[in-house]
Amino acid sequence: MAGGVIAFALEKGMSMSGTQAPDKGSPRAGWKQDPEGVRANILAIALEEFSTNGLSGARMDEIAAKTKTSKRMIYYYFGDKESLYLKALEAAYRKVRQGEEELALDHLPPKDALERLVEFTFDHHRNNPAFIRLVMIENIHHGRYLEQSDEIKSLNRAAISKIETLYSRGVADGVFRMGIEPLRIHWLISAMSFFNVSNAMTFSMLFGPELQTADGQGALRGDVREAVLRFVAV
Amino acid sequence: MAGGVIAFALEKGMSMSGTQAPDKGSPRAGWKQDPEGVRANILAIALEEFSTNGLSGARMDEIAAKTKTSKRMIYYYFGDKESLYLKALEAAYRKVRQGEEELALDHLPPKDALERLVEFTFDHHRNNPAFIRLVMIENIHHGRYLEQSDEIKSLNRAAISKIETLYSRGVADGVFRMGIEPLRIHWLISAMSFFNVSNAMTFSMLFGPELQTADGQGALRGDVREAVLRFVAV
DNA sequence: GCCATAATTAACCGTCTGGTACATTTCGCT
DNA sequence: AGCGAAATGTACCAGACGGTTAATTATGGC
Repeated sequence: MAGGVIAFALEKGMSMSGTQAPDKGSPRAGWKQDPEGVRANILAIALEEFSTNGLSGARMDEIAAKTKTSKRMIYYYFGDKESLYLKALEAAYRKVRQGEEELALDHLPPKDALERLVEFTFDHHRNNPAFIRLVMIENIHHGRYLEQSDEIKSLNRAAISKIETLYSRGVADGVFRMGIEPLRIHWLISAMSFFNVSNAMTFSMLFGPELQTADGQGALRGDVREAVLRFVAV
Repeated sequence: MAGGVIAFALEKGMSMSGTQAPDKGSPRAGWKQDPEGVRANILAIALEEFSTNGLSGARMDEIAAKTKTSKRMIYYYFGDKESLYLKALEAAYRKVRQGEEELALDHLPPKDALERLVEFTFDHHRNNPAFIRLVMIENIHHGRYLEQSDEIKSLNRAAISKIETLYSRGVADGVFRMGIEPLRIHWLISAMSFFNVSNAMTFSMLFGPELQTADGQGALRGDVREAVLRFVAV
């Protein structure tokens, strides 16, 4: 990628290719052509399509149709379908991890911090179903594409070290029991938060939709917090 | 999930279509033609292929090639691709749920029973990755096919009632706290056991393979048991 | 032995789909 | 203005893929 200062507007709002645009944030403002905007637009649509239909299920023609540009441009910028998928996956990870960085835990007491981390993660996953689905898809492909992205791997170690400091503080304070690897705490939080979104459809299909209601989600959110806090308690 | 010589026995007893087979369980033993065997063979291969490649990723020609029979036969018995997928999904569920019924919990004290249920579920999921993958795929398709199967839905309510009696006993004995819906306990156990298999690839890709080693899995198994027991403890 | 039906074979087909060839326009620069 | 490079539009293609046509063989009951 190495695109430099690209404003990565994955969402709808992005630089327009109108006659002129006096905005400052957009690079090359005023241009009739807007390559970076086109790239971003393609990525956003691709993310949506791959997330909905899977890698082999997504159709390049369909992606192209939903884009502001043409199929030709997709190949021009991304080469082929798999590369596009990989770029979309990377973009999704970047966007999500970026959201996670806003979370400040160091000023809170360990238990409160952990509580907040759990609830944040739960909500965060819930609010990013497209990302969750992409990860599911990636798992079905045995992580073959994630493997190719050096960029993504580095992003994730940070999440662990965040827990590491938090947990150490808790142990020092005597409120957390010793001997748990931070990675396993992360695993625990992830497992429940992820499953809640990833398996929502089959679960509610098999056992009824009650856990997907506002009340149900509230209860699960509380359960996850409770389970994690009790897990680390002395 | 050894992919070698197929002995899957998905349906009623199947038999080889060799020159002759003097087995007793097999219907129409000694026949040159063996329709049920062919059906079962197709289903077994289809399950494997769909589980590996997804619904749109799986190729009918590939399935046919791996079968003892021809593509024509697949359409003869199953109609089209989606129907075959549905039947494979049903067969997978049937096989898995069947294994679950062997678990006897009523004679154990509540805590031991729950412990055993958790460990059983954890192991069971771990030992049925193809099934897990099919469920993932089904979730990506929004449960569209699971929805069509009345058969599967009925199978699953049993799992809940098993927990229900177990939990009630625990509450009566004063070892479990009150006010938890059995469904949420099932959710908790499922979430962790499922995630452990479903997200194994991406997780170990991002955070290292240590949780997938024998030791790592042992630790996680203990964690899940611990988390559930602590969750329901008074 | 004969027949209706189930099971099976092999070649074939129309369309969908990822990917391209080639001509054309737009842009930054001088 | 004019030039080389980047960006784009149009039309197209070769192969893959789900599904089928039509003819053939096996099977069990009578």
